Amino acid sequence: MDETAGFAQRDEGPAAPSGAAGARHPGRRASMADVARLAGVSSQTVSRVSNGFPGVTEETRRQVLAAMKQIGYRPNSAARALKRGEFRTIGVILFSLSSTGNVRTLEAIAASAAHEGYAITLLPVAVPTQDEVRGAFTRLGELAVDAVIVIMEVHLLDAVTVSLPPNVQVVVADSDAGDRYTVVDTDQVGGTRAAVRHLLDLGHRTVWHLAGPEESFAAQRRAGAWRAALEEAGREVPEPARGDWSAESGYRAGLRLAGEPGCTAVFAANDQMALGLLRALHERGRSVPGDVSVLGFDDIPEAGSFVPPLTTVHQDFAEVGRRCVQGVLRQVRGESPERGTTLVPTRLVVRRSTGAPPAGDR
Amino acid sequence: MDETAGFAQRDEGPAAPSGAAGARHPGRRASMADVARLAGVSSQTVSRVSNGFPGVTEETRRQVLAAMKQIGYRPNSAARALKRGEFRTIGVILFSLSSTGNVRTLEAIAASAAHEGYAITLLPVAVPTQDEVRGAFTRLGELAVDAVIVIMEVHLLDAVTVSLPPNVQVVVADSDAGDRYTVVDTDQVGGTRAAVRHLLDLGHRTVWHLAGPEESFAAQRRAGAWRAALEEAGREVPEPARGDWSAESGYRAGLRLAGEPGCTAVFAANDQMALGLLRALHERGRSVPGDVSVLGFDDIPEAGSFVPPLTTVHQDFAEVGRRCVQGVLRQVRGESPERGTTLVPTRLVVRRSTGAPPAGDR
DNA sequence: GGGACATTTGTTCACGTAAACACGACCGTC
DNA sequence: GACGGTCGTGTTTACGTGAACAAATGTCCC
Repeated sequence: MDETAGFAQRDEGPAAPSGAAGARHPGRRASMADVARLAGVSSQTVSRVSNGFPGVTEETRRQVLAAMKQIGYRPNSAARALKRGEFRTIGVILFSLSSTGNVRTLEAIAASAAHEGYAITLLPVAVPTQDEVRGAFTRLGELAVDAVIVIMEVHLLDAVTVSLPPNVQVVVADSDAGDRYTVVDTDQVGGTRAAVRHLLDLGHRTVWHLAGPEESFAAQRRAGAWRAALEEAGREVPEPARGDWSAESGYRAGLRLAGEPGCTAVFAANDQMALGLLRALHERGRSVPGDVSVLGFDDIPEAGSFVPPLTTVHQDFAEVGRRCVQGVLRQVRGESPERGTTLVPTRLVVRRSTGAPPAGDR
Repeated sequence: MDETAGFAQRDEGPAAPSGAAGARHPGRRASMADVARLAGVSSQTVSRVSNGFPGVTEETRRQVLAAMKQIGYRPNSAARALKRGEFRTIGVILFSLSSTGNVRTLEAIAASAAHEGYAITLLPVAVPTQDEVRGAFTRLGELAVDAVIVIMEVHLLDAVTVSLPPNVQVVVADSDAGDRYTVVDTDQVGGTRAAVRHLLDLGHRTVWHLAGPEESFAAQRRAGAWRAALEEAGREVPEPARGDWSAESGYRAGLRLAGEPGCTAVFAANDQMALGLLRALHERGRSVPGDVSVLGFDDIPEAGSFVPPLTTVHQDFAEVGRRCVQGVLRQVRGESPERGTTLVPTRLVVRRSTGAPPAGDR
């Protein structure tokens, strides 16, 4: 608490970079040379102190540190990056931040990266068109990053014929293509399987599915796993309904499903659609879970506050983010060029939207 | 479409940086000098082409471009930043990405920044303690950014006595303190006023309030405006309930409010809490809007799919983000050191959770 | 006391880019 | 045909840092 206002925004530090001498840019940041001059040492010594290198007397170190503090020295990261050939920055390229999963993953990535001393540069792609993606990668090419984490469906990525600069590593979250990149993903198949089994165990004859958009790989995998789980159990596989991940689309699909006779359990591909589904069922006078059981995917924070609280498959996005950073940094450090998919386990969270089917349908 | 695989990840471009000569780092990226050598010109000419400067023959330009393409040249942003003294990067410092508002704002910031040719560096602060914030600002100090956008309650910021490097501009979103920083915020007072008036116009005697956490400035302002609007209309001001923005806290508060006699209209400080409130009312057998009207704040995408669809105050986070970038870039360009608060208007979205009070309470 | 060696500090230079300046070729004008 | 002015291009240099090397100062042992 030795400085006054929050952001000092000082026009010129207490001791400005040595008068008019080197002050070309008026508000120029202090450089190592300035510190060196003030402390009466060479700039190399300042560098050593700045990097915590040995071979500096305690006495000298103290003087240098004092000088640094006095003129408010901060290492120039551009010069540092230029010299070292690394930026200590990871680029994250993703589609709009509207999906909870992406955001949570990003959050974890940022936290992990910060912990490792890396910064995050964000590259959102507004519209998932090839042109947009291509543009983002082009920008990325000249961006100051050592590595890239892509949170995206790979099929879009494949369409993009962009070459990254050599030595820029890539990890892809939430996708297939583990054979070509290092991929981190949640165990969607396992989660789906647990979801379906939970409903069948409750006594439902079969489980309907409210799928995500066709072009989404995650949606495909959930739908595929749902089908497989039903077939494995020897149950009938109803025609899946389809939404676009939004609650609104879940509502529309729900209005249809509400009219389906024999539909006593629905597995929605995400929680938002499950929310819309709940609303549709409510409006159609079908009680949940009395008449119909509803099960979601994601476990968004609000899921426990739906009416009724939603049983859903919890995804550990934080862990995905952490592993992405680990993977990409391992590559940066040249430790292992491992490709392949890492699966983060999911967990079924049972709340109150699922129960036994109505007596007649048992 | 002239390149092969998605990420070429070429170990060494088609024409590596001129043999073993300058190849200290094996996978070194091609530099201007390499391009110059290949094209048979000086590196300065390459620079001119690279920056689209005039004074280069069409003929020469073509040759240089061809050479660039051949060896896969990308400008080195570190060197560029060092030379130019600017990074073309904006740092965004915010608390956890769990609030919809923050995320939407961030999204818009990223989009606007990209549009202006700026990159975004993300600095999430996990826990809103002073130490954490201080740490983030320290990191920020040596980060490669020209400007900073802070999405945070200023009171936390004030506690932090960190000085940013000179010339680093600051814009604060969602806060007060317009006298010290450039602040962009949504018109929370106007939105609240519209919300309260809407409920009073429907015939409610008064409006209860489910407030956000005490330490939140946004919560304070909404609560204050709610109180003012009621007093202005000469209505009784009930004791506000308090949550922590989460749906769960809204549920707990809702259980209490459901028992309050005379509580026919509740204005929740955000949509998540409104969601929990809806659930509590539903569980207590109070119909919405038949017995109680509920009104939220934010207009999150799911709000229209609540049961019933939520009437709420829409915040234009995208506009907030855009103005943040505008403001900060204006400062960077030295156009105006304007302080003061910019207000982005809100809009009342009437759905089905509000209606006239029950006959007895009219 | 002299030589081998460790410890601390200083000097030089290169990283890749781009501003400033220098140079030569070509143009039209008188 | 000599002169000033463009125009296109090359040369030099600086940005701030840190590796490599050099130098200065001890320190110890024989």
